[in-house]
Amino acid sequence: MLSHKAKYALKALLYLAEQDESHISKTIEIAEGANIPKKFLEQILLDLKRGHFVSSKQGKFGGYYLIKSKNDITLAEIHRLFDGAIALLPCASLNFYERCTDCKTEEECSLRHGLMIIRDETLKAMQNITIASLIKK
Amino acid sequence: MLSHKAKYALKALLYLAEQDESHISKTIEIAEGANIPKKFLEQILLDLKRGHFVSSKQGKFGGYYLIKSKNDITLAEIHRLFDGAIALLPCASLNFYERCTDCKTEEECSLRHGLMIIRDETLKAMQNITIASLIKK
DNA sequence: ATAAATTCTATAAATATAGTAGAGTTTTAG
DNA sequence: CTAAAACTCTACTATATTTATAGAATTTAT
Repeated sequence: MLSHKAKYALKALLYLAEQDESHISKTIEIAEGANIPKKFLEQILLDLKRGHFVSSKQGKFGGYYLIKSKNDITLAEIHRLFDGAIALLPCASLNFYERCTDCKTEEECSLRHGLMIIRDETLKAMQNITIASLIKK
Repeated sequence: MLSHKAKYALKALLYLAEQDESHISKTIEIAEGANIPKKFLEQILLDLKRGHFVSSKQGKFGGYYLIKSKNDITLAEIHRLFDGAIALLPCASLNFYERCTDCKTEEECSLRHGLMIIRDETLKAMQNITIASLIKK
């Protein structure tokens, strides 16, 4: 499941992607437009900034804007940024790998292989869902 | 991600599937064989029993045994039993559907459609991973 | 009757999630 | 230079969930 953070992040990105290219959106504007608690959204936007999806302009008339094409922002990236691994266990993860503590050896881990198959399928599907693809015509 | 419960459940089922048909496994035997905390495993086995994956014999010489073919127990079922929805949000779920509270209308939910695509792909993949398929030769 | 096992309920401890509060910094405009 | 308006940062709180553990009750075989 997606955390609220990840869901809100997607909605915020969707909101930004729907604005004019040059438009800078204030947090309060995004919060109201996408129905997200404003203070919570502040944190999320900072995370998105640190992840190089958006950038910001400070001070009066400041706000947020996309710096990555809506065609290039995928569900996989946002999920990873806010929720971590896409794989079902850390031992099957590409980006958040951790050895399983309750298996004698990695080879003996009975679940790893199957979960890597799931990970590959899920990742492929998630990389096909972009912000652009979510925008309804 | 899978919860520990789901992971332990899979390992326990794998353990049972590897025993002789007629063999009844005690909890302590499964716990030691699959490296699962015994008291925690008790709860998990009861859940698996309620889910009609295993059955049990009480009293002395009692224990647990599979009542569903290892070819018919899928990762999807176990994940759902212990962790709930496979979909990334409740509004995109088949078995754990809930209306999104922060969308004005269901139609307007910008994420739902994309997440249903992911759900279908993930579900299909998870239904292909069975206990039998996880057993190494 | 006793031993060995499952079953059930309650509880504890640790962690993660969701959200809030408030002070600090930056920028613009007058 | 000052005030307003915005982002930035750190800390905190409240709640829920997860991961167990404890112990009594029940069932069954001998």
